[in-house]
Amino acid sequence: MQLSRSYIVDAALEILDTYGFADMTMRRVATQLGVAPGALYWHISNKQELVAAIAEAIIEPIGVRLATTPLSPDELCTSLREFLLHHRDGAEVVAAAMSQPQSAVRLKIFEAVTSSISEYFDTQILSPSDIEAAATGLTHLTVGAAALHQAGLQFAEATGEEFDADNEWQSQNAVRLLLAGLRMKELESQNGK
Amino acid sequence: MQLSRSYIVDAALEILDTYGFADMTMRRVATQLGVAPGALYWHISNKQELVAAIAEAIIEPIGVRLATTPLSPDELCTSLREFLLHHRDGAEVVAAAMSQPQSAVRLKIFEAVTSSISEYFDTQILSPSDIEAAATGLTHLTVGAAALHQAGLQFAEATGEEFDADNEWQSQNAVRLLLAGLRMKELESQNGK
DNA sequence: ACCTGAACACCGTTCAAGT
DNA sequence: ACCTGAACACCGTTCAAGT
Repeated sequence: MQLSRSYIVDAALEILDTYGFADMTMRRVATQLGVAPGALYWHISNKQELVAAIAEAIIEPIGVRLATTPLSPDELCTSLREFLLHHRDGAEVVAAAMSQPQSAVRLKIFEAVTSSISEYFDTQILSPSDIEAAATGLTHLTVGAAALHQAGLQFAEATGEEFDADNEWQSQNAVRLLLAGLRMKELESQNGK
Repeated sequence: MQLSRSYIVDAALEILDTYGFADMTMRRVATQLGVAPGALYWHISNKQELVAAIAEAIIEPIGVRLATTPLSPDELCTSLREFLLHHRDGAEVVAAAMSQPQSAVRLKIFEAVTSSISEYFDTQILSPSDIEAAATGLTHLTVGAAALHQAGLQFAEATGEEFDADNEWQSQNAVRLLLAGLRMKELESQNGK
C-alpha cells in the first residue's frame, strides 16, 4: 500500500487524538504507518507543514457547516470552539499553525468570520478596519480560550480533580461583548450620518 | 560563582532575546552559564517552570507601571502588548506559559486587567461574569495578536520582505470594540433599573 | 548542598543507496 | 518515483558519584 500525504495526515490525527500533541512526532507517525521516518519527507516537506495540514483538517467542518447553514458570528465562534475541542489538543494545534505567517488556517477562519459579520452587520456603514479587528479579535479570543480550556481539562484528568467548566461561557460572553461593541459602532455611524 | 534560579532566568532571557524561543533549551542555558545541563535541575524542576519564570519576567514591567500610574483597560492592553514585543518571541513564551493551568502569569495579567476594569467601569452594575469574560477576552486577544505580529516580523526579516504593521492597530481596535460592548452592557443595566 | 559525567530515551531532518 | 538504513546534530531529564 502506497504512502501518501493524506494517509500521513490521517495517521497523525489519530495519534493526536489518542496521545496528544506532544506525542505527534514524525517518528511516531512513521511507526504507525509501518514506514521509515525518512519516507514521510517524500510527501511532506517538514513538520510545520504537517501541523498546518492537521490544523486545516480540524477546522474543515466549519467550512462544510457554513456551506449549508448560514451562521451568525456568535454561532460561528461557538461552532469553531466545538470543533477545536473535538480533538485532543485541537486548540493548541490550531494556535500553533495560526501563528505561522501566511497560514492557510488563519486565513480560512478569518474569512469565515468576516463573511459571517458581513451578513449580520451593515458593511456599507462599518469601517473595514473595525470588521477586520473584530474578525481577528474573535478568532484569537476563541482559540486562546479553547486552548486554555483543554489544558485545564487535561490537568484535571491527570490530577483527578474536578474541573470548573465556566470558561465555556466566558469565551462566548467575550465574543458577545465584542459583537455588542461592533453593533454600537454601527448604530453610532448610522446616527452620525 | 554559585548558580541560582535568578542567574538561570537571566541567562535564558538573554538567549531568548538573542536567538529566539526555539534556541532557549536547557542545554544552551547550561552552556551559557558554563555548567553541566544537570546542574540546572537542582534549582529548577523542569523546563515548564523555566518558561513560566521567563514569562513572569516578561510581564513584570506591567506590575511596576501599574503601581505608579493607573491605566485604563485600553492603555493596559497596549502596555502589555508593548512589553510582549520587547523580547524576541515574548508573546509566544507568554502564550505557552499562560495555557499551563494554574499559571501565575495568566493570573497576574488577569488580575491587572480586572482591577483596571473595576476602576473604569461600575462594578456594582456590571455582572461579574461579564467582567471576567472581558478580562480573559482582552488577554487572549492581546497575546494572540502580538504572537501573530512577532511571527510576521520574523518571517519578514528572514525573507527580506517588507511587513504590514497594520495588526498593531487591529489589536487595539479589537480591544476597544470589546470595551465598547462592556460599556453598552453597563448602560443597559443602568437603564433597566 | 551543589555540581559533574554519563547515560537514557527520545527528537527532526538528510541523503546515499536500494528497488 | 518512492522508500530504507543509517547517520547527524540535537533534545529534556535522571542519577550515581564526586566535592
